[in-house]
Amino acid sequence: MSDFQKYKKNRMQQAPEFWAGYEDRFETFKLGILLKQARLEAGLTQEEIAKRLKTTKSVVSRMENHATDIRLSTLEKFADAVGRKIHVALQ
Amino acid sequence: MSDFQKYKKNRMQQAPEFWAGYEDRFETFKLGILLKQARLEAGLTQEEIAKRLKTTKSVVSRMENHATDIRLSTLEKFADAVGRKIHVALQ
DNA sequence: CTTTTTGTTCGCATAAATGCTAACTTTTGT
DNA sequence: ACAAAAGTTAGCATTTATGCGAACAAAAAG
Repeated sequence: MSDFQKYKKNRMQQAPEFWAGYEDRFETFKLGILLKQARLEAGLTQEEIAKRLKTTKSVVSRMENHATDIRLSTLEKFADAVGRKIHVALQ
Repeated sequence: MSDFQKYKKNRMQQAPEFWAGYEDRFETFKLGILLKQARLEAGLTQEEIAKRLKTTKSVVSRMENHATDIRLSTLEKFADAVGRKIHVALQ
């Protein structure tokens, strides 16, 4: 089972109503999960990311969970913090 | 000569000081050019894009030229308007 | 079980993208 | 040369992401 499937299963159990508008928000959630994955793969805590971004852990948590939208610049900063580059394409 | 090189040459002639902080803003400019290319490839005017986005042509022009930053949701809408999908990856 | 670390959520302030109108410039077509 | 279409820019209002601190919850370590 993929990380995303695990995540979704977990979320659905805790808050089914949360997934009512699921389709609308799918892309952003997928992104949050992507960010979390990248962070874990880099072996970093939210607080360590926060320090590199010169902000606080609450900000990082929100990016990974609640963010409904995000700026490209924010994405770039996060990518830097985990030692990666973002790639945006229209395909 | 690529479209981007043409663009840069043109810009430099008109406003050299504009390119002082060039590196900082490179990514966003590249994106603006990407958007414009996508629009032209779709054979649409800014006004046609604007109509599909339920906004005005000035907004579209700004996205292609002056935007210093942009939200993912805005990018998604633009992609929809030109019949494409955006793809974001951390690599 | 207790402590510490890590992660989540809320409320508010601030900064910045977005939406719009109007005037202007550039390009295209005749 | 003129007119029409397309694109640019500036100013302002509005919306929304972002920044931060504090209280709380969950997980890990001892």
